[in-house]
Amino acid sequence: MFQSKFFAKTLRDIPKEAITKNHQLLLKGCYINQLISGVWTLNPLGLRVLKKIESIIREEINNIGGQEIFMPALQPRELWGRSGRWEKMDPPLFKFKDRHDKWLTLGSTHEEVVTDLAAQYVKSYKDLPLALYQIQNKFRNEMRSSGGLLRVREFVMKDLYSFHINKEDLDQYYEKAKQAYLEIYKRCSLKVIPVEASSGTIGGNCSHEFMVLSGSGEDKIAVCEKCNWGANSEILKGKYFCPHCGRELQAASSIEAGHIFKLGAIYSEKMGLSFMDADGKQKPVIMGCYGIGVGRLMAIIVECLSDEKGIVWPKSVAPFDVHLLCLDTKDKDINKKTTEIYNNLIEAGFDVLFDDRDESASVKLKDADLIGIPTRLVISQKTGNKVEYKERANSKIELLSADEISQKLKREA
RNA sequence: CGGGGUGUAGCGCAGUUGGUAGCGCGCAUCGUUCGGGACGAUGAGGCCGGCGGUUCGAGUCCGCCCACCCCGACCA
Repeated sequence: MFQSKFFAKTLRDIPKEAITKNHQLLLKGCYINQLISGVWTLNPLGLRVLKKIESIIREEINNIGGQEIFMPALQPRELWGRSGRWEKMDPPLFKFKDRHDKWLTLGSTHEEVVTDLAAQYVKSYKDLPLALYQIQNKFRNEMRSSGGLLRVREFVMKDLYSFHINKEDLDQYYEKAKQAYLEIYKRCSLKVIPVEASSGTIGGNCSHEFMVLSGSGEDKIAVCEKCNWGANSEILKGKYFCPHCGRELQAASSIEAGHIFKLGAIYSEKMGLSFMDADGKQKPVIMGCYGIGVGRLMAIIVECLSDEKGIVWPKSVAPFDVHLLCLDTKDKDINKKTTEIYNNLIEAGFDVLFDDRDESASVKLKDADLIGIPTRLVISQKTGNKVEYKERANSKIELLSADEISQKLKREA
């Protein structure tokens, strides 16, 4: 991608009301643009990162047998009436009428739709277990949106729903899902602490949140520094010592990066999802649900992995693999040489952002720091026949030949 | 929804006791520059968030509304 043509204009100044890092840097780097409070456009840079995160999630959920579907955001009142949540979840449900005077809602979660869907196909124990998921937009009429992309009213969420013949099978799958979640965070270079949590309006009797320690966090959790056990402060009720090793728990502010629930039979009973077991008896399907906010995950990565100059993306989610800077655009030889290297890299399958803009060297370097692409190649009159290689995460600079560069990039990838 | 704050050029901000609108950046053209957000010259760009009031006169004073941000309850 030629940066001179790329839809990304970085900002010199950002509004003083942007407090959190993700808000400041994503705005300054032109990753996102606000439409109204808590509702954002993802510009090309932002969308590229989101898609990278999505594909990591998709791989891990596919690995535990998840089958991807895509459910509607637009949903009828009748469905929510059956689960008893039409009133209970007001807010956060957005509600409105269609032209025939029928009440509709924009889905804030999909237990109702997916349970109703499963009920149409799942009839026998032979149909179970089953795991369905989607990556889709959720709408929540929050009291207040805040922290840039941390809490918004419309967002992309991966929601997985699992269906089982009994509690034991759910328990087993729940553990697998938990491990898949940990793998997702690991691949995003995030350190999370799974904590026991309250199930809130989703329901069920057991849930875990995946918390990332951060000053921008809204949640207070209590963690054991020794064995990494943690709990959300809302369920602690006076327990201040680790149940495993007895150490005193430390309070920490954190951001919720995911939440998984054992739902049991609460939805299947209300929505009529049952199956014929091997013993000839009709039984309710046992369910679990598992959610990750994809945009929030992007915001959390920025919160955790950035420095005073800008964002430092992990390679796994970066918008481009390589940022190629030509510092002497007007020098025809240099320009030609850079373009050749660009073409070779594209040929080799790398995603490259080529800064061919007619800007000063300083502007290009500052922008590169801000945007935060992991690998930077610089070519200028100063580098002569060589190419400067630098990783965003550290300050080490190497001068390499064009051949050495392509070898090195292939090794790193 | 309660409390606090902010709305003036694309972005960031000034604007005095009410007197007809400014700075920086960005944008356009030209020239000189080019390794850490270069410089000069010229130029374009405003219903001063909206409605109503006070006044000869309102960006400025008063009232109502709207939008956005921050703190609280809620959440991925």
